[in-house]
Amino acid sequence: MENGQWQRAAFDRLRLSGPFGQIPNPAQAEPVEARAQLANKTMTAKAAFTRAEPDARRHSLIEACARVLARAGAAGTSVRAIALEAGVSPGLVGHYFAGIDALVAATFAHVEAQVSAALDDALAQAGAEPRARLDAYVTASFAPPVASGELLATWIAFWSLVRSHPDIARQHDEQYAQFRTRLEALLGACGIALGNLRRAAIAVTALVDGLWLELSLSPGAFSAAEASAIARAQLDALISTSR
Amino acid sequence: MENGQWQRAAFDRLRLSGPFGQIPNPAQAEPVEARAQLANKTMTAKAAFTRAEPDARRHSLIEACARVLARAGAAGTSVRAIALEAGVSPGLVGHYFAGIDALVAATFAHVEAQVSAALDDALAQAGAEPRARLDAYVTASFAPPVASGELLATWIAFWSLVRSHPDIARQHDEQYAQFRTRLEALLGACGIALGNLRRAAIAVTALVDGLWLELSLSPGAFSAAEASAIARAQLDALISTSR
DNA sequence: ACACTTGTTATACGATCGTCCAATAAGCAA
DNA sequence: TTGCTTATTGGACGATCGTATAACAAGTGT
Repeated sequence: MENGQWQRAAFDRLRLSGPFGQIPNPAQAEPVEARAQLANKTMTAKAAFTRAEPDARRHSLIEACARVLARAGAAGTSVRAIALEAGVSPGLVGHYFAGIDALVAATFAHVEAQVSAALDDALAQAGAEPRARLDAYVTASFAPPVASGELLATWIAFWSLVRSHPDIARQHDEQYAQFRTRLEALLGACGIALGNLRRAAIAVTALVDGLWLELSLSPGAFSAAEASAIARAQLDALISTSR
Repeated sequence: MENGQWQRAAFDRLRLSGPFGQIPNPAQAEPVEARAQLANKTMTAKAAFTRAEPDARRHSLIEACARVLARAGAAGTSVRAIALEAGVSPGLVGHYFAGIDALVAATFAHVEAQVSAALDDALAQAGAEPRARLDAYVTASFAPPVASGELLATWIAFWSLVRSHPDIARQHDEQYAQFRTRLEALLGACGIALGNLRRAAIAVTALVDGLWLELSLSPGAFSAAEASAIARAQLDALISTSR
């Protein structure tokens, strides 16, 4: 879908935290070269043959995939674009991943882990009071780097694979369940009865997802502050009702 | 993305209501021929030259696009696949739409209108009591034909275009605003104060969207009945709180 | 019967797609 | 050093992509 024009948007990057020991990433070290190579081959730049720790290389491919998804969307994310972004030969992608779908799935897992970590960070800064922790957790979902149009592209690309790939569907179910379980713990600490925990967690997850989705999709509809106010109001109602 | 294997899934169809005066649709009249042509050209079937009312043809292309999206997902939705589904030559798509993105946008508008109609139907059957109408409206979002994995593909394909196409972003904003406005009317009838109307509508929309999304994405996580129970509980809280 | 408009077909075109594979370079063991 | 393993390159391959366009068929008005 959408061939040729590319449209290239802004050259913004999805720059979350950087775990793993930064291996030399040509696309970062010499972005000009990479861009010139993409625009047109006036400058024939050869990718340097640099051997990397398999884990690190794998990781750098995943990060490159995330950046391409953020910049060009699912339609513009190809093996070649990812390899170029990683400063690596196209063939290498096939060496580390069974196919591009597998790479997208791994990228989703990675981005999801980073989001998870961001939420945990917010939790750690929230202190010990249960309700404050709950608020911090949901509020963090509406602020960068969690809520952003760039991240949305990764989610959409992943969602589009769920229906046709049973193993990816399983991965989605697991990560959804994990998020909900964490939320159940936070809700339980706020005094919600065990019998109501499941429903409450589903409700909060759905509300947060819905707000996050709309916030990422059209940032003008309402603000992040409004979103977290709405979420807090729902939490108030939930806690006072299903205690 | 995902070339070659096709994976073809089940040959299920997204069959909502059928407005417009059903024009002869070869893909429906002779699905065998269409399928044989797709699988392999052992049977060289020529598309019949049948002139159609422009509006009807346009509409049949939109419906074909919706079916392909539902069956093959965004990745498998191409000009050729749509034309084959509509029983029409590939070139005809370009004659009615500026490009495939425009066709997807039109398809989304059409599907969204059908969903809207389904919700209005539920509203009409709900009688006059404001709260019953509100319940009917949100509950209908969790039952077929609104909540289904097939419809989800159309949404995902549309969402993936929002970021890069400003006019499509505008279309999304308009349809979101329209949904929210309708919800505000229903909420207002239930006695929610004018000052709280906006936030309440955003909250309900987000909750419904989140539940709908998860329900379509992994039907095993919770049931439609559970979803509407959750939504009703939130409505209870909302009405008693922000009256 | 004729010209004219226009919906429709069929194909060509260049680009890009994902995957595969032989050749090459780097590191490591001996 | 020599040999072996393996990460990496770069291009080939066939398929499919979206779009453009010339030829054709069906109406329509005259």
